[in-house]
Amino acid sequence: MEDRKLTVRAVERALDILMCFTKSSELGLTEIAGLIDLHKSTVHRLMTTLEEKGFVVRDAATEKYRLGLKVWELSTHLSKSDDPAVLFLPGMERLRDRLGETVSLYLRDGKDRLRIQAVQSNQAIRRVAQVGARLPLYVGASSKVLVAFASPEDQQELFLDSEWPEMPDSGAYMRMLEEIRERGYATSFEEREPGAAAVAVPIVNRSGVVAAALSVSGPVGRISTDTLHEFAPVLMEAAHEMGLMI
Amino acid sequence: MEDRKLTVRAVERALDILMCFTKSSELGLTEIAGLIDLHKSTVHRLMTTLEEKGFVVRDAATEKYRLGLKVWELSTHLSKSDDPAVLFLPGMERLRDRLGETVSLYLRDGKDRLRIQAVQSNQAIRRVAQVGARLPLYVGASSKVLVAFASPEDQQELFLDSEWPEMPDSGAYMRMLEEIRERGYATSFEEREPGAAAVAVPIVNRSGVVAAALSVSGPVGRISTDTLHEFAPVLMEAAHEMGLMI
DNA sequence: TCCTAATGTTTCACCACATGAAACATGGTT
DNA sequence: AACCATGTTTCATGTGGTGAAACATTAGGA
Repeated sequence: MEDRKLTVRAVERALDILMCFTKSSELGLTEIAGLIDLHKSTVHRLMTTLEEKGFVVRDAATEKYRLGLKVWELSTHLSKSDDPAVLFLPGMERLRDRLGETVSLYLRDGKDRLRIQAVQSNQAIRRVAQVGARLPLYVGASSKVLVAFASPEDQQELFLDSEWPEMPDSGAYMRMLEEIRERGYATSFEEREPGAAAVAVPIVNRSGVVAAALSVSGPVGRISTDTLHEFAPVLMEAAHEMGLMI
Repeated sequence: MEDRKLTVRAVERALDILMCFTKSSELGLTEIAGLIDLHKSTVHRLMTTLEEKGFVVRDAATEKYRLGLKVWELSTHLSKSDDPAVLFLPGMERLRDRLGETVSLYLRDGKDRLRIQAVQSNQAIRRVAQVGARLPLYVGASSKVLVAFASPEDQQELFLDSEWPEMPDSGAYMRMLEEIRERGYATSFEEREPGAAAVAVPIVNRSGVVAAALSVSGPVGRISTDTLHEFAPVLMEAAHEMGLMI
């Protein structure tokens, strides 16, 4: 490797360990060692450190590790002022009340997207969206929006080292992205999740940068492709208003 | 030092850096270096690592660091099932409605206490309690409860390396703790915060361990010492119910 | 305008310290 | 008991983290 390392390996590993707890909330030592491919004893030392600092705790019963109080404490000190998750919540609730379906808000984070906020439909049969979920960028309406409106450099990087299902430079995919940019929204029909359909639009801030993707989704029994296209203008109007806030 | 170190220094430092963001939400490099007493370049390498992993981000405008998305993502994966902060919330709201004052929930964490939940009084003049705040263990009604019901070993450790304001083994303090254990609640009158008064009781789980402290607090204009003692039985009943849940 | 100070960044030689193999301990299962 | 799967500790090795110092960049002050 040519570029000199200006990061600290031990810290990288410790942070990787922490992120393992997004996969499972309770992990054993060897389990972690397997996940990040390190020797038991190395993981053990790192875990002792994390435990001593309160970032993980050992469950009294199972002897396994789980995330600790310090993680929670840190999260309370995240700057809330410009946080889209709280800023857009009222608008998302209005949208839910108007369309009657689950509304989600996504951020692009590296090669994934992150559901940072969701308000659930209150109909009996509904799509339940989990806040904090990390999802792939290659399927789903919101993914297509986030990719379509990403900068060309970001797109290149995404296509490069991501295990994209089909060749993105196959022309057809690029044409689809172009179409999304033109009409301003993307749809998906049983694309990531069987039985679910969605429309998504970008939220553009005043600098013209796409800050997030807003989507409405529900069960295919209630939502046809026609419905998706009917929802689109309503979503775009809401997204426009939200974009003015940041 | 006799006991061999079985922790990783670099990771300890990185975690210390993260915890600095509970003091201020925006920090510069030299600022951090000053806080944890390390060389600039060392902090710089650690920050690069934290940034690359998404645990901190640089504010585009100020060039300073703030907590990143990964912290938030982690926090959404904290196991909510047995979390007192969500478990006790309904009970705390009922208590607030009944007494009309701000209700807080505290956990002991090391040599401090942590406000992990709060429901605000809806009166015009009220005490506003910030969730996530780290407070000292040597003043306030909740502190006295947490100390009084701590195990003797924990108490020893607390008195030892904590900068306690007055000698705790001075007899008077110990007698006060004994009294709190006897009657089951503690009060404070403009003790930590001028103009504020509070009552606190322990929440005891079915194993007989004190899991948390529950307090009701408000402005001295509305709350006399008599009021505190009137509140106490109501609080104790609520705390008893909560204790049965865990 | 130049000078100074303060901040962030990179380089580098040293040797502390993180590392992983292996031995050890523990508890559960057959 | 013998086994296996966990977690824990020890220890020699040399990698990789460290901090001093040099460098870069910007802001302000005279």
